[in-house]
Amino acid sequence: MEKIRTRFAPSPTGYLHIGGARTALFSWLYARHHGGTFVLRIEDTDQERSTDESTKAILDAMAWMGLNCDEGPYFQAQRVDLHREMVQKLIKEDKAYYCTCTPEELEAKRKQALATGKKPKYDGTCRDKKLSKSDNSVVRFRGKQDGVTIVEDLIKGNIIFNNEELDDLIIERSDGYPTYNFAVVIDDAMMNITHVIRGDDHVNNTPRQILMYQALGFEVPKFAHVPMILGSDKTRLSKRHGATSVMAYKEMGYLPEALVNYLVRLGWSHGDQEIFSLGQLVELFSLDTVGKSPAVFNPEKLLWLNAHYIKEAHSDRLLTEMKPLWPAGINTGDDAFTKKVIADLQPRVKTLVELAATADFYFADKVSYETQAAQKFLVPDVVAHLKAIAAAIPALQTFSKDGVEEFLKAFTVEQNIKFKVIAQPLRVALTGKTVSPGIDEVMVTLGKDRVIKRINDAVAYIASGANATVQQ
RNA sequence: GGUCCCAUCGUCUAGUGGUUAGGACGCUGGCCUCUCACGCCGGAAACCAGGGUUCAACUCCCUGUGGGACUACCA
Repeated sequence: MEKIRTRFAPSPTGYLHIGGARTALFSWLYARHHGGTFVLRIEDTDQERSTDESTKAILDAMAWMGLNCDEGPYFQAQRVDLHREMVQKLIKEDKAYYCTCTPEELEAKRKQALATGKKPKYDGTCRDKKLSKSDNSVVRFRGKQDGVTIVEDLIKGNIIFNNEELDDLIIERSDGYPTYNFAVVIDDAMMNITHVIRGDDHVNNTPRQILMYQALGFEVPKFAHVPMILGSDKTRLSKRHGATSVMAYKEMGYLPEALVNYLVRLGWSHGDQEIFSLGQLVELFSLDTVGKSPAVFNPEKLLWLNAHYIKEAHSDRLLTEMKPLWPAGINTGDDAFTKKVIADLQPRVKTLVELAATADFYFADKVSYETQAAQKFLVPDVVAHLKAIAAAIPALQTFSKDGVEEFLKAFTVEQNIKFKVIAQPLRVALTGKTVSPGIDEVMVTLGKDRVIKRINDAVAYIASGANATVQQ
């Protein structure tokens, strides 16, 4: 069997979006699964809209997701000589012709046709004029007008098109650049792409492309059109539905494996399994199990997967991931301490950004109390307990989770109180909040010195009568 | 308008003629518990409609309906 070659061919007119990312992922997985080659080609023949920043953004996003390519990136605009050569070949063989219809004329005809209920396709005005190249001329492909073209799609099955529905599309613009539908055929053919995996917004282009493969004498590749990703209102996913940029998810504190796992399950499945590592995907992925229907993007499920992968992640890894996310002004320089903070928080956050936002109290020199929390729990009744705890801590042998738990338990027994009595006051003293990781965890992470200081601060705060002032 | 695609819980999906239609997210009741999460146990929630084919249709066929894509000198 010939070696499989797939490609991802984005146009650099913006960031890599969710839909493109999934297409890239499928294409990458297919190549990897079959031990084939994954090619990246930047389709930048639109001189107006293509930018280097976009190219970079796409490359960055693919790298972040772990979708490395074996060849490329190739740049389509650097291949125009080849495209023009092929255009000339077609002209020589009378399979393409020059056309001098102006965009205005065409637009008028289109409107006219639509208004009278006719097909808005090119009417073939210049088809047999045997024109030669002139200033604003374009080149059109001479399509077959009879018979049918069958797209054998690996996902959708056979799709049959009547050739009469297809019009003579422009393959070379007046600026001398090839159009997408032509360049994509030339490049896929010359790069020996065996499987064209792309969004199903391209199905209607496919029969014309097949005609061009045939006109050029190229072998037609296999096609696999993956269904679109829709927004919650079932229209094409766009910014209106929320973030659509892959890198925006990175910035919002998502792990790439969460995005990858989420994206692959949009359209593809493997029985009831939900969690897949990239390695597993490479092993299991198949086009046979890709569904035909479009999928609605569901941010909640992505969030759940992200929480799952954050829980699973090693704290060393998260330490690195968190580096750019900490808010300014807090000192996270002590890696050992920061890692403990991360470990406390990672089972209870859904994004890395949330982790950064909830970690503030660990790093604060002085805890700032939430008003309600302080009013309710930092009250005179608990002063004696807090003092006693602070006083006992220096003598503790094992300041571990178990050790602290044991100590607190013994303390409550000794004082003949329920743990509840001191739990929330202690939590507020230590964190300023009523919600936090377990008290034992917080104490261990903070370490004896910080714990003692914070308890003493709380005692002082209560003594100052600050709460009474607030209440008035 | 034309062409093409699609149709199982709100969402992602399993299902390939005979199932109490399964799982996951979300929602929800409970357990666990120092708070919050996590985790565990339970619940509500779906085969678009109508015709066929068949002993038997979610599953096959047709029509309708609904949704989507394309219809550029964009990709």
